[in-house]
Amino acid sequence: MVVTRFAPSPTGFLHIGGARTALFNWLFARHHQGTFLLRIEDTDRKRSTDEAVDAILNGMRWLDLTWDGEPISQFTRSGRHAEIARQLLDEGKAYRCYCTPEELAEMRDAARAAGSARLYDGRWRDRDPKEAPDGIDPVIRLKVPEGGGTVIQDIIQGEVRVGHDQLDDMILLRADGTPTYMLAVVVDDHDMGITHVIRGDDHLTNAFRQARIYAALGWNMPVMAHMPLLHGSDGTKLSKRHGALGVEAYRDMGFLPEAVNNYLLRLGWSHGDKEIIDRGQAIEWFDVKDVGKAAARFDMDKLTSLNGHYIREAEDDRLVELILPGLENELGETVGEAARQRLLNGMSGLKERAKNTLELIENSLFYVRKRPLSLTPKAAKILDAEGCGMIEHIRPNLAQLEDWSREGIETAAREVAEAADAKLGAVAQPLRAALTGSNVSPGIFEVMEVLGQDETLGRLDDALAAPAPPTGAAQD
RNA sequence: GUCCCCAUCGUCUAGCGGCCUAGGACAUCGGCCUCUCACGCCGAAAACGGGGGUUCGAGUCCCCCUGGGGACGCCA
Repeated sequence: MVVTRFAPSPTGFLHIGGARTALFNWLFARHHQGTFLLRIEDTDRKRSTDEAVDAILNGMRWLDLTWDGEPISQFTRSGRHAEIARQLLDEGKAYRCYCTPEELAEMRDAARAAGSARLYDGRWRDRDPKEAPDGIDPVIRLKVPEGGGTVIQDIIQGEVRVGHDQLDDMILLRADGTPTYMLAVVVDDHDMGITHVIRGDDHLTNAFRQARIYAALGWNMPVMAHMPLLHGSDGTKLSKRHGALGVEAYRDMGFLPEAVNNYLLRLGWSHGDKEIIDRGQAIEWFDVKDVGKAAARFDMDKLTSLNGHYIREAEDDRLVELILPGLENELGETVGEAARQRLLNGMSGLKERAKNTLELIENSLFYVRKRPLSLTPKAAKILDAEGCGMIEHIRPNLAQLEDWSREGIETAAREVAEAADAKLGAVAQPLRAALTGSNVSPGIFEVMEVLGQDETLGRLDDALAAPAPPTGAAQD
């Protein structure tokens, strides 16, 4: 039985790196038909907020990373943590330390100057508690063995070892009686039955410290898997500048959750030459041991490309629902039933041209805008005397057209072009300008089919009624 | 500073001693398709950081250097 967990601290949104950690834990659990738990590491009361908890939960819901059971608040378990600390104290595996913050700072400076990794010198380790000064609340520290070292068998990092001279007697329980992260993680992972800890490799050195706590408690340590961190496009630590945004920011930028998941999965993990990997395949193929050891850089272009793919694959009605709020916001009014139907009918041509839903909204607007349309400068230029002449030419044919299908319309357009000894584009572009207000759109005969005969003729009349600029006059 | 980790095209990666004249994807640049823009298709350019070993043979194993990254809190 596999039990994994994602354990974010609620001090902000679910950033993209955290999302990847969550995804890997989720995939690993699902692959093994195991359990994926969520634990909120909210022991730092000063920095934890309910808003952050909501943001993280919503981010995971958006990515469809469903957790099993209720999220566990670490803070609510502090009694249990303290109990374990006292147990260690009673067993002589931990001790009280009465150092003041100032003393600690001095020690730290001295250790740094001496090039030592051991920041605390263990001065209260074997000191008689009777010497305890008055008025100072002690912390509880773990006794880390003097000699030897600790070895971690990490399924990603391999065998990693560190000497005990690198570890100092870490604090388990703070002076105010609250547990430190180091203690809380170990106790919670144990109590929750976590079998595999999959997290960022910024925790690798913590694993050694935690190993000492497991050893002192006589507990089995879960299997460790420390995955490389995500880097920014410039190779430095991921910052807001290059993508360390909350996942909701990606949603707002028009990304689809399946694209984000697919992209995140391929960062540091691969399955041969596969690039497009759906949920089912991901679950089937994923294994933490295949995660690479090198840090990966975040690349917005590749995410965008993947997003374009998933938009093209998405169901039309889903996309309509997705962009409706944005469209109405842009329009300043609700989209009526007829317009909505137009969107649905035009979606297949629309979605092929968008790499995010923001673009999709932008490109869909002409379908739902009310007459008369305003023209972009380029569209206005196309509708010069010559362009309008072409529209005047074709309008009667369209008005009489009985087969109002894209094929029927195209045939009519070709006939007009041929009669005028012009290329099809000479007809199509003015139509496009008049019907969409732009020089770029889906295939214009498809657009006309979707718009319907009445709307099409109406929009053409609007264009003819507007004062046409002299040929070649308008600039873009 | 100390400890740990990493190192293939610009980026994500395949490669697990001979299948590598190093493959795929994104981005870039050509071309085709074409009513515009996309999509799609075809093609080009583009990498094993350096130096030593081991071996008949090294991108693949070992060492050193260099270059990145991470950790060193009564934060998590």
